[in-house]
Amino acid sequence: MTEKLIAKVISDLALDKTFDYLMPEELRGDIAVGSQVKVPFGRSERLGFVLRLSDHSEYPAHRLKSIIALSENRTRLTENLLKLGLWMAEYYCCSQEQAVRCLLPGAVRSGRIHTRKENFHYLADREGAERFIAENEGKKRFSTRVELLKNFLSDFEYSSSEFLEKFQKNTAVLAPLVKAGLIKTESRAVERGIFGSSELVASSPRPPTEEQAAVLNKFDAMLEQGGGVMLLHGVTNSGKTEVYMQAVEKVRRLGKGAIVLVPEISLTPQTVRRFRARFGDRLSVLHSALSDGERFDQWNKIDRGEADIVVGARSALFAPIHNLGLIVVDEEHESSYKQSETPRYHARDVAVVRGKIESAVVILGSATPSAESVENARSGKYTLCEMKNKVSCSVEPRVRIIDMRLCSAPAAAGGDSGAGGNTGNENTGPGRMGSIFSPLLIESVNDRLRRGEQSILFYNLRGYARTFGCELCQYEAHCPDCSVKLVYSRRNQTLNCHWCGHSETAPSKCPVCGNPEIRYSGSGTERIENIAAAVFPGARICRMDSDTMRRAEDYENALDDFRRGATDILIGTQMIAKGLHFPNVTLVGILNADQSLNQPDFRAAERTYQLITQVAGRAGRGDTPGEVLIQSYNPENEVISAAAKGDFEAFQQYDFEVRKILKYPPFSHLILLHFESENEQFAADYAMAVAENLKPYLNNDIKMAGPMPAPVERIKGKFRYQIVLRGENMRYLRRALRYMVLNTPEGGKVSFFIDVDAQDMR
DNA sequence: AGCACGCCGACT
DNA sequence: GTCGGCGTGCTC
Repeated sequence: MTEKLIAKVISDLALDKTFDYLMPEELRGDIAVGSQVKVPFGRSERLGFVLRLSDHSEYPAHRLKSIIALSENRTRLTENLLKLGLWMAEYYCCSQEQAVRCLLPGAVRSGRIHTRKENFHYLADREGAERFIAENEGKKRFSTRVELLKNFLSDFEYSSSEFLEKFQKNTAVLAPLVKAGLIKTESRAVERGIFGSSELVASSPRPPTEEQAAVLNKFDAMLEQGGGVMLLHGVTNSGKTEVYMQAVEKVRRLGKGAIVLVPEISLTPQTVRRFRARFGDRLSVLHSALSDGERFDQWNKIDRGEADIVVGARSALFAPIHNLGLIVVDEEHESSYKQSETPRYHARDVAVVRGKIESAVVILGSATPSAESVENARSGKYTLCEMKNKVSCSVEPRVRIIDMRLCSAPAAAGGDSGAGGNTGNENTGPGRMGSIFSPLLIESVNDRLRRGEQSILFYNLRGYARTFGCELCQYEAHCPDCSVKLVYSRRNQTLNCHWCGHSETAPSKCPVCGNPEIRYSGSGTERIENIAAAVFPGARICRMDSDTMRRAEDYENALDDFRRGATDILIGTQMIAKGLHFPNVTLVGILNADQSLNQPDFRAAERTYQLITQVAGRAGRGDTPGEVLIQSYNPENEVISAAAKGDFEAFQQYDFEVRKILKYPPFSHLILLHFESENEQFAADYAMAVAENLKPYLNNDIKMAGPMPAPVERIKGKFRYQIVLRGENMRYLRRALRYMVLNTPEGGKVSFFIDVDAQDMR
C-alpha cells in the first residue's frame, strides 16, 4: 500500500472545496482525519480541518504546500462528527465548511481561547515550616510569615485567588518564604467552573412506574440491537425526565456517553440541578449563557472523556463524546430545534442521523409529537412508546371551551379609541372587555382570588393594541422598513415593530389628516393586563412577555414572586407556556385560542394543539384539581375540541387528512428557497431565474410554488421572495439547489438561502 | 476572506 | 501618460 502523504483540507472559508497539502514527515504520526491544522493559504495562514488522507493529489506536485502544524490547541473532530458534518452539508445544501463550522463552538474553533492557568502556592517543606514557626513565634518582625505558615500547615495550599480572598494580601508577601524554600509556586490548568459553588445533594433513581419500566425495557432491547429511534409519546407530567435519566444511567454502565437535548427555554436551573444531582461531575451543561472560556473548557472536558453526559440546547448535539450510546431529544416537536441561520439544520433530525452513525439509541420525547415523528413511528421507522398516565397524585384538569360568540360584542368591536394623547380613560365596561374576558372566566378568576389560589392567563400577542390608525382617512401605522403594522404600547407611548425593532413616538393626532381622534384596536398582553387590573381590583397581577422580561433577572424575579404567592394572576405570551409548574395554579385561561389557528401555514393546527396542551398543562400540578378555560370563536373546530379533550389521536387524524390531501410534510419533503434584496425587482428576477433553472427537475413528484412574495413581503428594508418545493424524493433536486446557492456570491445584490424542511414560512 | 489582475475614467 | 475605481478569479 502506498503511504498517505497528502491531506485533503477544508479551510475556514465557505469555498466548499478541499485543498491538498503535503504532510511533513515530523507531523505524519499526529495528523489524522478530523485534525485541525494550520496551513499556508494564498499569502496568509489559515486554520482548516483534514477531511481525508490520500496517497495522491490531482494538483500539480510542484505547487503543493505543506501543512505548517497542528492547531495550537490540537483540536480534533471525531471521524463520526466529521461524517455527520458532511452529511449536513449535502442535506441542508450548505458548504462543507459551513457544516463543519457548526460542529465546534466558536471558542474552540477560533483557536483564540486557551486553557486557563492559575498559580498555586503550596507547602514544600513541612518540617522547615514548623521549625520556622517555633523559632520566630512572637517576634513582631516575622508575625505575618508565622501566621501564613500556620495556615499553610493546616490547608496545605492556596491558589492565588484563594490566597487573596483569605489574607487580603497579594501573593508577593510569600516571596521570602519561597526564597527560604518553604513554599513553592506552580502554575496549573484550572477549569472555568460552570456550576458555581452550590452544594449538590445526590439523588438516586426512583423506582420506575409500570409504564416507565416498560419503556426502559424497550430501551434495553434497542440498546442491545445497537441503536434505533424511539418516539416516546408521554403526556405532560408522565415522568419522561426520569426515563431519560435512567436510560442515561444504563448507557453509562456500558461505558458510553449520552447527550440530552432540551429547548433552550427549558434549560432552567431546576432542570440542571436535577441532572446534576443524579450525575454529578460526569455532567456537562451547554447553554447560551456560557462564556467562551467556559464553553472551551466544557468542550475539552467532554473531549477528554472527563464528562460523558451532556445536557444542552440545540448545538449540544455536536458534543464530542467519543463513545456515544444515547441521544435524547426532549420536546422533540419544538421548533427551536431548527436553526435559523445556515446551516439550517433541525437538531432532532440530525440527532437521528448522528445516532445512526454512532450506533446509538435516540429517544425523541414529547407530549405532542410532531407530525413527522408520528408518521415515522407509524411507518415503523421509529419505535413508538407511550406513557399515558401522570406520575404523581395530580388529577387531570377539567377543561372547558367557552363559546365567545355568545358573550361578546360583535367581533369588530374590541377596538376603542384613546382620546388626545391616548391617555383617555380605559373603558372597561362589560361591552368592551366582553370580547376578551368571558363572564365565566371572570367568575373563575374571582373564585381563585377568594380561595388564595393562582391563575394563569395566556394571550399570544404582545403590546397594547395591534392596530393604530385614523378612522377618517384610513391611515394605519406601518413600519417604515417592514410590511407589518406597528404595535402600540400605551405605557411607553410608542409604536413598535416586532420584526425589526423600529420604535417611534405614538402621534397624538393623525399624521395624515390631523384628526385628533386616533383609534386603536386589537389587543395585546399590555392591554389585557390593564383590563385585568380593572376587572380584578386589588389582585396582584404580573405580565410576562418579551416587553416586560427584558433581562434574565426580570424573568427570575417574576417567577420567584409567583412561586412565593406574591402574584395572583400571571398574564403572558408563549413565554409562560413552557416548563413552569407551580402547585398553587388551579386555573388556566387561554384567552385567544383561535389566534394561532388562523395563521396561513400548514402547521397552524399543529402549533395550536401543542400550545393549548402546553398551556393547559400548567393547571393543577398540586393536590387541588386544576381547571382550564379555552375561549374560542370556533368552539366546534376539530383542533380546539381535540386539544380540550386531550385527544391527540383525534387531532392527529384530522391534521394528517389535511396534510395528505395537500401533500404537505410528513407526506412530502419541503424545501423553501428564499431571496432577499433592497431592490424588489432584483429579488424577483433572481427568484425567477432560479425557478427557470429548476424546471427540468420538476415532475409528478416534485412540485414548485412561486416565485412569490413571502407572507411578510419586506423586513428591515429588504424585499423577500420565495419558492416552495415539495416532493417525496428530492435528492437530485437538492444537489442542483446546493450548486446554485453555493454559487450565489454572498454580499451580492440578492441574498439567496435554502431552508430544507422549513418550519416557518414567513 | 484577502489579494492580484485587469480594464476604463480624471488627474499631477 | 499614470493613479485608482472595484468586478473577476484564485488560493493546494
